[in-house]
Amino acid sequence: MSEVVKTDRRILRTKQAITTAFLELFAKKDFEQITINEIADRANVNRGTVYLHFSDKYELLDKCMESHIQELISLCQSQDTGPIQPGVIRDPKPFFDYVQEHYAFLSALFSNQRAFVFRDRLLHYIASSLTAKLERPDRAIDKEVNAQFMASAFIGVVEWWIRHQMPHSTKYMADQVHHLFSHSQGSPPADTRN
Amino acid sequence: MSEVVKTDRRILRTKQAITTAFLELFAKKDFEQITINEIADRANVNRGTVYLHFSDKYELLDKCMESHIQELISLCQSQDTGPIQPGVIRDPKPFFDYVQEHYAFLSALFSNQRAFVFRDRLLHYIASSLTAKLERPDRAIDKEVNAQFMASAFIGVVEWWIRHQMPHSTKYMADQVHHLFSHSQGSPPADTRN
DNA sequence: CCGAAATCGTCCCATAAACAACAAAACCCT
DNA sequence: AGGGTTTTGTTGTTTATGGGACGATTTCGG
Repeated sequence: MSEVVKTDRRILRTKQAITTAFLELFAKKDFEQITINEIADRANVNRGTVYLHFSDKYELLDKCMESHIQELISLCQSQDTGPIQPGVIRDPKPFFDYVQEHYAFLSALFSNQRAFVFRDRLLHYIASSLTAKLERPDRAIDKEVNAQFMASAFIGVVEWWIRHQMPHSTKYMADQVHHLFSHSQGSPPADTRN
Repeated sequence: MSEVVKTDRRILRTKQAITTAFLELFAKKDFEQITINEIADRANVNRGTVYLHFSDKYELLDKCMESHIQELISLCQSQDTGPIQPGVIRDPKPFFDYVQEHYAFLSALFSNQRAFVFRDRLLHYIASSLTAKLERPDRAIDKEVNAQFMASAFIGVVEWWIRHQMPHSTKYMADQVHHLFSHSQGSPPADTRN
């Protein structure tokens, strides 16, 4: 049916080179200080070529965030089989592992104004995914509110972990999240209804 | 004077991609099993493009060895200042560090027939460099033989270290070499003259 | 041993990217 | 402020590479 036109390999390589170069720079210096010249130079790419794929460095950053978000989302989805246990994310360890692996970029991201985009997009996905899956026998508690509550909690923990330079192992964090989730699952904060 | 025509960036990137892809494959599977298809695929490069730069995988391997040899040689030369102490290589640690850094390739190389080229080229450089520098008050001992002796010893130790999966730290190895050299410096094997 | 599949080496043509030059902004430094 | 430098977008031309196809080996399974 829909013809899958596979993109030119040069495009893939070039995009990859530019992205990698940008990520390396982003991890080490302030975003605003980064110039297109620098990126092109490091990527071994002509400056014009950068403009061929990205309108400016802001879009470049957006694309990077987007790809990380997609990666994290598919990481969550890969576990979406069988009955849900203590949240959408049955085992949060792969999630933490991924964050740890891309720590350089993510920590830099969270010291940037634009991090909120990243945070919000991820939060939104997890929340809506939770809303669909959650089963609330308790009629007094709004399903969506609960989802938002849990999603925010999870993202909050991840963000804290990043901002504090990963003070614990991914295993430890995963266990913590697991415990926290299974405890709060049936008992959200008492005063939520006010 | 001589115009330095800097090569097209695409060439640099492509060569780099091909080389890296090859190195990764070489580190993980038998050289003879590696196909041009595989290399091109992994490098995200058209198969024809590989032939544009390398006549075959043998030349590709040669070029890789060559670059490592050049790197190691320049590593030695960077220390070539002042009077020689216990050999050409005053501090062998950088040498071991480099080997450790490229262990994946080098260990694969030494389980390959073609490793002898690498070994010989490096040995030859060190030996001839030693010959030029060595000062032998003892007329009974041939300068060149001595150089060969020391160079072989050094390369032999390095090779052993690689083949035994780097059982000691680079620091430890460097110290060992240092001690061995300063001891053997004036006293080569007793029966060399026969 | 044979036939299918994979790899090889080489070609042509289309095109992504390099290069160079440009004016306009943005950034400095004093 | 203001002159010199760097960065920015954008443009034309040239070139290296991609895609695809070719017959000739080579590899491999039955």
